[in-house]
Amino acid sequence: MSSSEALQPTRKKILKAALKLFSREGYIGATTRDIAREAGIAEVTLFRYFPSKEKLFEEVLNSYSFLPALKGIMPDIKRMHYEDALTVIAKRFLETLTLRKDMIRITQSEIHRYPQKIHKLYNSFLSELFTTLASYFEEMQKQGILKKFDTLLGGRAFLGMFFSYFNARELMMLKKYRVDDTAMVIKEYVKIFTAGTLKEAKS
Amino acid sequence: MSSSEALQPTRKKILKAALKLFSREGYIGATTRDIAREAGIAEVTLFRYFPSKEKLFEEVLNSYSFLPALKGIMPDIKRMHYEDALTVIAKRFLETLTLRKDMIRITQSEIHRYPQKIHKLYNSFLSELFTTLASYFEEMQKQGILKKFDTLLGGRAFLGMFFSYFNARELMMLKKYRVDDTAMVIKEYVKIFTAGTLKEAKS
DNA sequence: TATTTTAGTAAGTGCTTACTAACATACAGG
DNA sequence: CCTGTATGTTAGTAAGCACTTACTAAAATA
Repeated sequence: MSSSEALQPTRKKILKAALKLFSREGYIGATTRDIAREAGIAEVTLFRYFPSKEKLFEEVLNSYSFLPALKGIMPDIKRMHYEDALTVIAKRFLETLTLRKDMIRITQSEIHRYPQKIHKLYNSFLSELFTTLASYFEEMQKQGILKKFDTLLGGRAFLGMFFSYFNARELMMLKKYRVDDTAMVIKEYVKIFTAGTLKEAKS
Repeated sequence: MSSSEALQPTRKKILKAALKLFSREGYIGATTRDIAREAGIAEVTLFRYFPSKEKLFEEVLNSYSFLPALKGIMPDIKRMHYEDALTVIAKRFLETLTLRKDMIRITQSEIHRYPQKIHKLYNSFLSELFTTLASYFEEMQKQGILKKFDTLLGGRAFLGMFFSYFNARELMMLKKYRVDDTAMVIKEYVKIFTAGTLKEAKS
């Protein structure tokens, strides 16, 4: 168990509640009273831990930034077949997005409030993804498995398809998308992208 | 010139200013004072036209719903080569998104305020796109030009790539994306998708 | 046992907000 | 010149907001 959780349970509770309410109501819409109630503490206690609502918001951004999403699984992936590798990457990508759903909602709706800070978070998350994926594509190109294409844009196209799906499913809450659909979407999207980038046509 | 603009210039001014500020500041963040100032009228005049801020917001949603995006150009497209057709579709799609940028921002950040209303807007826009595109794919499949794939998911994958690009460029305001990049992104994405769905491999 | 830490309760401050009321002005048509 | 209509100006109200102060209770710690 992490030290911060063990040593500062109240602080953790406040941050968690703040993340939830900021993502649902926006910065202005989430009141300190509501955050305190959600955290199960008194409002004044919130101000003992965070000098202002503004600072609390900043700390939420800092505490819940993104995890490294793909780097960990890249070694395994290089030994897999291309289509399987893409499937694993897509799955992992969607899992990460779902985990950080609240955080992503904040970056989308509060972008005007803290542009620099949010850009930093967003960029550090995305650029790691894109470059990791691009270098994988490059290696596959060198091995003659993939055709020539702009690997960075290829990565963006691939992840973009899935981000839009995630956006529709989780952020816009379109109920059309059921849990079971995800597997089919991944399969279909990966199939198209595989055929679009593999050197030898599959069918 | 439309009758509503000629007959009710003040009302129009208020709606336009409200759209701008709601999209930039969110529903709570946009104050009636600011909206009035942006419209160049007195705050009290706003309440003469709209009984409450809530009603004004509803009318903004109703007034600025989406345009038909693709249907008009489908006849022309059917006579074009596949890759060129996709290019035109992508361009038109991005143009429409850009035109309705403010409205899309509202649907993304205020979705929890009017879930049903916003879903309706979103769905009426997207479902027309998806079905139109899917029926185009189906016809191309019947002609033996495209390979077999789920045409609805194919359309979602295709437009999803470009929505994510739009999202990064316009909504997240990533400055990396310059105006000139758009043409290249379209070209590269279309190339991948074309190769992924055409029956005969291109390279 | 004495002290410190961590939390709560209650009350209130000063500011901003959506919204209203009363009156003034400008202007068009008869 | 009179009158109706659309707007502006000014001054408000009631509520909600972030945040503070003062005091208390209990538990941990020394």
